[in-house]
Order: sequence, then C-alpha cells, then structure tokens
Amino acid sequence: MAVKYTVPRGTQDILPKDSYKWEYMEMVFRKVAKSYGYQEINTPVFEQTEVFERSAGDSTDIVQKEMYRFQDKKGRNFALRPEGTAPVIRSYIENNLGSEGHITKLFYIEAMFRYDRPQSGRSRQFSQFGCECIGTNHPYYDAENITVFWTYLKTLGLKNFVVEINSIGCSECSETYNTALKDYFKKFIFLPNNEISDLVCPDCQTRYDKNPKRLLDCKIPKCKEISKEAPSMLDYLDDKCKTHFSEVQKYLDILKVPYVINPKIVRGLDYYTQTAFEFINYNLGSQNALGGGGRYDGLIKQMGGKDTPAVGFAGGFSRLLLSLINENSFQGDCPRPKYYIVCANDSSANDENVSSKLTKALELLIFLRNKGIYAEFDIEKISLKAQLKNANRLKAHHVIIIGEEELAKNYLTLKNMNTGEQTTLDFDKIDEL
RNA sequence: GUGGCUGUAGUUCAAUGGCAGAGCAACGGAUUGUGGUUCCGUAUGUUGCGGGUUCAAAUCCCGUCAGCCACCCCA
Repeated sequence: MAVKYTVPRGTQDILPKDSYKWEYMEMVFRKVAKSYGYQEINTPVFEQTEVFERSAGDSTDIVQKEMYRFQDKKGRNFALRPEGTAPVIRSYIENNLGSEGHITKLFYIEAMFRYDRPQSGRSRQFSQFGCECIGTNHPYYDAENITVFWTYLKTLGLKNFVVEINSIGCSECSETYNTALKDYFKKFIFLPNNEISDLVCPDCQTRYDKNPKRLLDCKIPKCKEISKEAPSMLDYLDDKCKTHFSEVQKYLDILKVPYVINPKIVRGLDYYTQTAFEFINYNLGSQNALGGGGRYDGLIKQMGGKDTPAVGFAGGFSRLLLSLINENSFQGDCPRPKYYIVCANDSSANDENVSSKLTKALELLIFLRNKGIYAEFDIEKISLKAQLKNANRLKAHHVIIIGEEELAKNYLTLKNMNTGEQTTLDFDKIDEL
C-alpha cells in the first residue's frame, strides 16, 4: 500500500482513539491551574529568534542545535517556540501585565518544537503545560507552584512519580560553586603534565568548560564514582539562598507535598536561579522527566522588563500519557453514545410503517441531540442484529428500539446494554430520557 | 548530533535464498424482534521505498525513509 505523504519525522497525528485522552488531560490541567488562580495565556507559535537566544542562553543546546529557525519574506529572523517561559515573559513585559496586581499567575497549554533525534517520550513537536507565577520572591510561591504540578498529577491518578528539589543559588553562589567544582574536577580532567586524562568520559571533558554542573549527573560509571566525592551545591549557598531553600521546604511540608532533595538537579536553561525542581517517573526509560521548573528572578529584567522575580514549571503531555497508560491509571472516558436508536423492521412491516418508524427515529435523534446528548442512529443498517451490533461496537449505554409493536402502541423500548434489561417508555414522556 | 536494533494483511506476529501464512479485528451466516459468548464461512498484501547479487530475494548486499533502544539533551 503506497502511502504518498507522511507526517514529518518526530511528529504525530493524534487520532480519534486518543484525542479524547489529550482533551481529558488538558481539561484537568485547566481546572487545577484555575483553582490556584492561574489564568490562561496563548502566545504565537513563533517569536523573534532573539526572544529565545536572550533568555535560554546562547550556549544551551536548545539555542545551539534544536531551534527551528526561519526568515520571513522581509528577512526577519524567527524561531518556532522551543519552550514556553520566554514567550510568556515577552508578553508579560509587552502588555504590562504586572500593572494589574503585584502577583500575576499565568498558565499555558501549547505546542513546542525542537529539532532532536526522536525517541519514545521525545518528539520534534510536543505539547506542554506550564504555570508561571510572576511578581514575588516569597518562598511560599515556589512551594505553591510545585503544588500545582503535584496536585495535577495526583488528580489524574498518577502514582509512579517523585518530586526532586534543589537550589542552584543566585548567580553569585552559582559562580562560587562552579569554581569549586572545577577545582575538584581539575585533577581528573588533566594529568599533572596538563594533558587531558581519560579518567572521565569525553563528554565530561566538554562539560568541564561549558556547564560544570552537568559533571554531576553523568551516567558513565567512572564519572559517577568521581562525582560522588564532589562538593555539593547546597554547601555553597549564601545565607539568603539557604534560608530561601529551607523556607520552600517548610511550605512544601505544610502543603503536604512529599519531595526529596537532589543536589544534582541542574536546569537546562540559563535563566534559572535558586529553587530548581523536577517531576520524575523512573519507570519511563531514559526520557523520564515529566516536567520541571524553578525560580528565575533575573529573566524579566534581562529581557528588558522591570526587575521582577518569578517561578514556574512546564511539563509534557505525551510523557504524562505514557506514564498513565503504563501504570493503567488513565481515568478519562472515551466518548460513548448515551442512546443508540434502532428501527426494527420484521417481515410484517409495510412500507408506510417503515417510513413512520424512520420519521420517529429521526425526530427522537434530533430531540436528544438538541439537548446535548450524544445519540446515534445508522440509517443504512437495516437488520435489527446489525444495528444492535453497531450499538455494542460503539459501547452505547442504552438502545432505544422502535418496532411494529412500539409504533402501534406509541411507546419506546429502552434496553440497558450493560444489564440487557428492557423497559418501555411512553413516547409522550421522552423528556425523561 | 553518535552508536545499535527493527520494518511482512487493519493490527500482533510467522515463513532454511524456493507457492507470502496464522491469531485477533472486520464482514457474512448458524439465529426473520435483540448485541457481547460459541461455531461455521468470506475477504485481506507494491513484504517501508530505491537499487544490486542470484536461475530464484520478505530473506543476502548497498542506499534511503521511518520507528524503537542507549548516548546526548530534556518535556
């Protein structure tokens, strides 16, 4: 069978058999986010390239390798959005959203694009949910932001996940720590004669210069062994950051969100400060982060706004769905007809009766649909058997049978497809349906 | 971006280099006013695509596309 066109690599169609699952996950997210006072924002799928370059950081992989870039007819540079925070902040500044109160809470559900090798849980177009709480540096809001994510996963019924938190400090602490880390790793990267050693993997040798904190979560056994003895970020926090971090923990305890402290958590984007957190499902394979986030107190100023602190998270729907299906926790219902209408025509039926039954069926169908009830009828299926079989295939809750008997006495036969039980209902009382 | 595995009916998977097959699903019947269970029957193919080797290729080789796994990175 020749399929002429296919979806672009790393993208997918969401087909009817799955689309209701996505709809359900989005519905629950909107509900949870709104209960915490977040309001929905939608930004364009593309932005000026600089929006991402300035925020995420020039050296990050997202900016360096993964952005879909293009020019429009006037030669302006744009990029498909690879992450959600920068556009939201761009909009926050542009529309002066901060003027409406000292805290602004925004949530979004949007498609993101990154050019990367596809794998289970990683595609080139993917859908993210996120919450940004802008305008306060109070540690309670770090905890509250984490709680939104946690509540969302709990509401969906997800069981296998952990919340890991860390503080990567303000830019000053981070600087001091990087120096300490490089000091420690120096003797493993370089031999006494200053040549490159092979005590750590080649990737870690690049990390040493590019992003020293990444040295901590290398998966190569020999590197893991070395990083065990490495200094911990938490020992390099100044008093302000230390207090902030312990306050976040205090509020998480009060809000009853279980968490573990993982001093090795690193964020992939440059704008993060202090609190960093990840939601991880260890059953998920190598792409195991359901989402992550943290505080980014410097970003808004850096992007040209007033100096405004903020905290936020983003998560991926496809990994979430994989997790829910894996552990059999998905709770949404697939759409099922509440009523399936069947016309029964036996050999005794004359043409006139066949026609009045059809009229009755269609009247009933439109009556139910006008009330917003999902009702089905198949005008092309003739035999009673075929119609019932179809009702069963669609998992209809009830079947309404209109046959000779019903036509003559002006009532309907109502069949419960679960129990097989049948009752009758006067045609004049269809309001009761 | 690096390394590896895989690609056959709607789907899950078979087939020593020698006639492309089975389960499930679909459809029809057994059962003319009753679906799900059972039994019987019917239909189903550019073996991802393009080249090569061979008397002969789903099978071997090369290329390509796609998916998966790990790395990388991250949602």
